[in-house]
Amino acid sequence: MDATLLLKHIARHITLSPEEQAHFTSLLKHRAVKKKQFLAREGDVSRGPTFVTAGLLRSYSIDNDGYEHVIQFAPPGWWVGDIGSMIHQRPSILNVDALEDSEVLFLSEGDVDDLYERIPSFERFFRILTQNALAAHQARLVSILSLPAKQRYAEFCRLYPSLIDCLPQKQVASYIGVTPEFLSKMLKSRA
Amino acid sequence: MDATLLLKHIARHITLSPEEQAHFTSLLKHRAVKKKQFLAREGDVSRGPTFVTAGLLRSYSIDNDGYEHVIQFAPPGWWVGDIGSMIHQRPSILNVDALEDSEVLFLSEGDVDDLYERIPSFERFFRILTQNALAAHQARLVSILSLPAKQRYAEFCRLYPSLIDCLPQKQVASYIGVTPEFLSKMLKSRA
DNA sequence: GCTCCCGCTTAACCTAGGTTATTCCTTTGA
DNA sequence: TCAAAGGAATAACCTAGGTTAAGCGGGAGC
Repeated sequence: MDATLLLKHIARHITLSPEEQAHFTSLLKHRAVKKKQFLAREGDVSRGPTFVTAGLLRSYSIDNDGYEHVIQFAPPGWWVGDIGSMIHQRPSILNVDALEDSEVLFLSEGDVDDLYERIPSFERFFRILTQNALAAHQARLVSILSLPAKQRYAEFCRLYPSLIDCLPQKQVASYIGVTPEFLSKMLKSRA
Repeated sequence: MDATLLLKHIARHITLSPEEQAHFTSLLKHRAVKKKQFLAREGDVSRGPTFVTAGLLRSYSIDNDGYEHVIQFAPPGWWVGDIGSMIHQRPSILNVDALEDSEVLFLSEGDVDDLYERIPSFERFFRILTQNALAAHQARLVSILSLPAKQRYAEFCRLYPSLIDCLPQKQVASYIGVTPEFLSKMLKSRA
């Protein structure tokens, strides 16, 4: 279990003593998720915060007609999950599965509370993390409400240049909120 | 300047000593915003966190064709603003104005940093606050991507029963992502 | 009591994007 | 090595929701 990437990520915002780092690392759990396997299913109550160390995952909802809607892609260095489910301990409305063989590190919900008690600077770390995520979600809301599909696609390319060419087109379509057929048509028509 | 509502709000998550409470209160700034006046404009860099104590505000974006898209309504007890602008100190993509004569309390960005230093439990408070906001934003994303207009309207009514009958219909239409004309048609057609 | 503005409705028409279905590839895997 | 599955493209047709424009009614200012 390699926590290097996660520790580096944390060190960008807070400083931990060697003992704190050791304590934190001791709480981490590891899980490998093969391509197409689920990390979490709609209806489950989410575990604690989950950090991707390898591979590529996505979270998505399923509508009444059975269509999938990608909420988030999670390459290494990102966190995934249903935040509502995590913080309120209620059934998740999202599925999380792996688009590639992946590995994640996570904390159990109880261990997170313990962590906040013993190392209060994690309050700060998760505050900053959540604020960044909130800013991103707000920007995405603005984009979905205010921009036509073509510009949402352009924005996706601008924000996630490294994802655009390792993702199947239909996943990108789902993320920007159109059908794969329409995205195909759209890309073709663009002179 | 009455900080009672805000202090009550804070007390739900963290406990402050009388001195801490006094220090916090001393940092607060007050502002009255008359109906139709702006609290913040697209392009401004946002001040710190802003708490509504009276009235009703909204934040919204304006698209390329000049149409407004409501991102959030903010009755008393809620926070408003462009989080991206606030945390990265970059120009806001949102406008905030008052739908009714309103009053807000806010912190300057520098004072927030000072607050985190002197009263670390505010890290916890804003962490929880932001997590709740993030969960709400995530749920709204799911709803916009997965549900047709009729169900988004129903969900709005379920989540904000107290807002539904003090808001002009066109504001609700904007929030759920349809035109006022279409919402009118939709409500009429519903047997 | 009269404006004038604003929000709501209606209705005719329009279009971005969805649906269904078929074909063609590429990948995977027994 | 062949079959099966899944991604992509294309095309004909469809619909949720948008656009434009006109009329109506109520409330805030005078």
